[in-house]
Amino acid sequence: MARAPRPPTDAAWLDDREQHLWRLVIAFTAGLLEQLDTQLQADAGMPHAYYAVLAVLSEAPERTLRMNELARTTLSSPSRLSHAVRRLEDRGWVRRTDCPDDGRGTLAVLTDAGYAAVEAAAPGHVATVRRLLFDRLSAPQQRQLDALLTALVAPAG
Amino acid sequence: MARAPRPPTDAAWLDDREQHLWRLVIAFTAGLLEQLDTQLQADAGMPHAYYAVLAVLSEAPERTLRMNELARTTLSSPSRLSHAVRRLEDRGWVRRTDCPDDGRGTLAVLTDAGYAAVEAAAPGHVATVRRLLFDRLSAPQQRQLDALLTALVAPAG
DNA sequence: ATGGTATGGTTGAGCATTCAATCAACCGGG
DNA sequence: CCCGGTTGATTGAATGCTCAACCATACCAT
Repeated sequence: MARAPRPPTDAAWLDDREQHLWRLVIAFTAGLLEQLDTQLQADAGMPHAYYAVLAVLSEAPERTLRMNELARTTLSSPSRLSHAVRRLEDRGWVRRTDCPDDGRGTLAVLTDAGYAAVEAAAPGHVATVRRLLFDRLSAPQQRQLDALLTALVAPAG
Repeated sequence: MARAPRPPTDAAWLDDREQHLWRLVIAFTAGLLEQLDTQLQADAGMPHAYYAVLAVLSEAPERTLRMNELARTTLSSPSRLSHAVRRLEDRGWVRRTDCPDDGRGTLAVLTDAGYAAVEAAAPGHVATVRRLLFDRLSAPQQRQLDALLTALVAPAG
């Protein structure tokens, strides 16, 4: 092993290799979300968060989900989702209904127009996802990335 | 090789393994940026984008950089940076000066108060970065991730 | 020098998100 | 039964971001 000119890990700061990796991570994360938003905004007139709502609803039974569940699935805060659904309702893409099982609950239902909207937006979105992610990684690399991200998104431990 | 029940890659959609990886990517990217913002907002009263501006300035010669360069380094649009610097100026953390070399240019200078602010915010931020990234990956994993992200952030090709 | 174009930067409007406050309905134990 | 706490969802205010329009200066060719 190498001699140790400084403590094994100086927890207070990042060394050069860490610094480099961290900048990569930020560049990737910020760049990805930005390009996703830009493409969807340009081609479908909605941000990625809205697309996610429509996409999840389109695959749900009856194209219906409780706000609750919809927020969890789209990784959204309740407030954010509530605002989003209100605007999607304004566009006629989603409809709200009272939940029959639970008086507190609200169901979000994807309308036919909403389904058409997500269907129209999907190909361009998928093409972007391929361009930004899958076209750049071989199959083994994709497996590596899957393993790494699985470790990274695991709940705090 | 396996028999091929469908075309090698159906470019129009994502298969199950791709779908799974894609969801991981979104969960990681969105989650990371959100937790970064949350921690900095709670502990230092600023979003991550503002911290980045202060941090970059703090390492620049004379703690000074042209808006131009500062935008590139912080991966920000000119407009975003301009708004950000205006607000940082309001807090007394940054000062604007005309660029002597180029009549169009503007220099952003980190004030002493700004330096103190970033110095105070840094430890908590670094701790978060460790908690979210470095503490979760072994050294070989970190090298793997570095290689993968390098491929992913490369300019379109 | 002069007109045209490119570059650097700012601005205001509009939109999305967060945060805290709020309200209604459910659920458990007394 | 009902009371306290919890859960589901919404709202308005404040903040940060994007987009397009804009102005000023610099560069370049004629």
